[in-house]
Amino acid sequence: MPDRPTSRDVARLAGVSRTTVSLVLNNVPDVHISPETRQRVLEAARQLNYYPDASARRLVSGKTSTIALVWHRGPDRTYRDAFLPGLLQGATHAARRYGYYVLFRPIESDEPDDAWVELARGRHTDGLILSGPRSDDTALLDLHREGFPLVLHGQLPGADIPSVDVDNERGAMIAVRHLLALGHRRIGMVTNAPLAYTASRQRLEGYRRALEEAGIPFDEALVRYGNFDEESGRQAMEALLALAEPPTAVFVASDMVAIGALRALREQGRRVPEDMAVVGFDDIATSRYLIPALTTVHVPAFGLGWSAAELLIRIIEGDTPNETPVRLETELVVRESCGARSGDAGKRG
Amino acid sequence: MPDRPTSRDVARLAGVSRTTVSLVLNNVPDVHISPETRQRVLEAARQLNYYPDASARRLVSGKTSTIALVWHRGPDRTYRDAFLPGLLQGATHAARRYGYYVLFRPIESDEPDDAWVELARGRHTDGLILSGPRSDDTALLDLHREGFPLVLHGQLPGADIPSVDVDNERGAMIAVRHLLALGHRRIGMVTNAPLAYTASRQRLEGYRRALEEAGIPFDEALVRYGNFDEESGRQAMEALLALAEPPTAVFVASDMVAIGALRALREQGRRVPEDMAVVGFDDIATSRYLIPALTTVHVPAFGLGWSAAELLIRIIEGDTPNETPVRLETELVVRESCGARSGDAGKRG
DNA sequence: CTGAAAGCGCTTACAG
DNA sequence: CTGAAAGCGCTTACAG
Repeated sequence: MPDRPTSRDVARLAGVSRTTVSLVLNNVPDVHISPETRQRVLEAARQLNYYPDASARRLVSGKTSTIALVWHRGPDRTYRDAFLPGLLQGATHAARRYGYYVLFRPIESDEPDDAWVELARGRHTDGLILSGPRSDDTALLDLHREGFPLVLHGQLPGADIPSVDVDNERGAMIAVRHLLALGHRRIGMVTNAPLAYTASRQRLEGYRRALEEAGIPFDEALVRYGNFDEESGRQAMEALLALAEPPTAVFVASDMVAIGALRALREQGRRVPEDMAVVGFDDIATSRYLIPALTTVHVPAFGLGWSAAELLIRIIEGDTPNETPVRLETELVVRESCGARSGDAGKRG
Repeated sequence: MPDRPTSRDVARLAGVSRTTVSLVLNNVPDVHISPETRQRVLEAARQLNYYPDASARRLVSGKTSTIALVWHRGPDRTYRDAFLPGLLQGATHAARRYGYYVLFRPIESDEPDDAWVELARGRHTDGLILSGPRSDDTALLDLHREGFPLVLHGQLPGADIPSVDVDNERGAMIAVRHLLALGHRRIGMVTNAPLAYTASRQRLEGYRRALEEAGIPFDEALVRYGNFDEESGRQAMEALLALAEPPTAVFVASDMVAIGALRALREQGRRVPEDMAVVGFDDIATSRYLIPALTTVHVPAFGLGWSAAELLIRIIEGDTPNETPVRLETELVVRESCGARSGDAGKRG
């Protein structure tokens, strides 16, 4: 790179001081500078192709104008990757509106869970979004206690850290109500993950409440536990099918797991939705292309990213919002796997 | 945030100068500092929970230790999003190895194509990866001429800017050779995009060359043009099926487009692979779950991100690599849509 | 082996 | 309305 022009060069060319250059270029309000001078500065900057040095600006302002998105990899790796484009683009979209940059920081499996704290402590960023918080992350709690701006994507029970997530319980209720409305009475469930995961517990609770609303007793025997992946869904569905009295419909709280469930059904020659109705959760990109196309609960990844970034930036800028935690609504996407489309729901049970 | 400790605080606590603190913490070689002093500094830093301020460091070093990934959105939006997680994680993986951070910068549709130049000119980053370069981007050429470190993901014919991409032509050859090996002689093609796109031209060329190798004349009538999306693939396949003498196999140079092609086949009651063999390109996440599962050419997104970041960092650090352009190999993923699995390829034609 | 001083390129009170 | 000076928090020649 040839020598970069500095504000001194611009000042010299425009015949003013560096102060004036800064005032003009930053459009500082309440300071009157003659239109001619202003024009001369602008012209000089343009002519020299001058852009203020970000590092100097950061140092003097004490702001990085950057937020970080910290991305944990875990057993739910593939599952979460499906949401990365949406989440990230939502976050960058909001960030841009407010003049912030976005640093992407995945925590890889060979790193300690709190490898990201250096970003905060070293002032690489003004705040951060932590996607997939670990409950044993004490560095996280320390930082929050010290007032470092933080927003979680997901939930950390017990900590009062601002967070953004989907309303899992309501999402599950919507899914199960849909099956109920289609006439099903014997509805099974496969969770998205072990119950150690908050989202998993919430989705199960939604299932339970929807049944309760309909006056159907909760039956433990109809619940199986998924573990993020296809194979766990396959096994869960096989177990359900092996029941003396299998359900006529199943709510699978994860599309990825539902893919496995659909496979188990296919392998056993059961037709979907005729022999078994299935509703998923997440609305990953693949779901619309499955055969039958999967009816599922849409999770607004872009909106989550957007909300997280916006909330974070408001915290950074001193606004202390109290509508936390933010819970975005889900939406049922009716496709073919539930039978609502064909008008031919399995009405047994 | 409470007052952050500075190097002065550490120096004071350890009873040394700030120089010594810097020397110790940065592990500057060839400077002998007594083990006791070193220990005292380290202890003081630990005790104060001191992390050097990144902004100050950037300013004094003239380095940001950051690379940016610029992500263009275009008509190929959905298509490209499928590769974002892999590309980004590959890039961050390589960046971390070399001590760099990654800034993610999507260019949204309401922004000028060169909205990213400010990142470079304002010294927000030491270099950048441009994914989806536009050939009319003169700012790009200017920056490259000035010596700003740049790596393209994709290709820009005519410009000698370092780039990383997949070997599209070979990938297409692999796909078509596979169909030839299965006994097909009348093989159609649907491109991934209009021929204005370099990758599209290259994949078509690979198709043509594979046929040539086999002594089969190229027949323009068997080629249709896709446009990134499902619908374009559906129409292309319908056109192919409407031919007086339709092909027995089709190479669709994009999985997304192939999804549409499969749908057209299904709608017309044709069985895949029995009535028509199909091979795709890209290996997007969805392809393995299609019915039949799509045989396709795998594009190593993670490897592309990794290579791009590594090449960029080597350029930043003064290494002028000459193995550019980098072309990664693809790999055929044989699944069900081509008939190789069932041993029952359509052998007519 | 260690310290005082200069300087990275800005912005921002503070004088004029 | 404009300019000289201080300072952000580091690192790095340069003396001692």
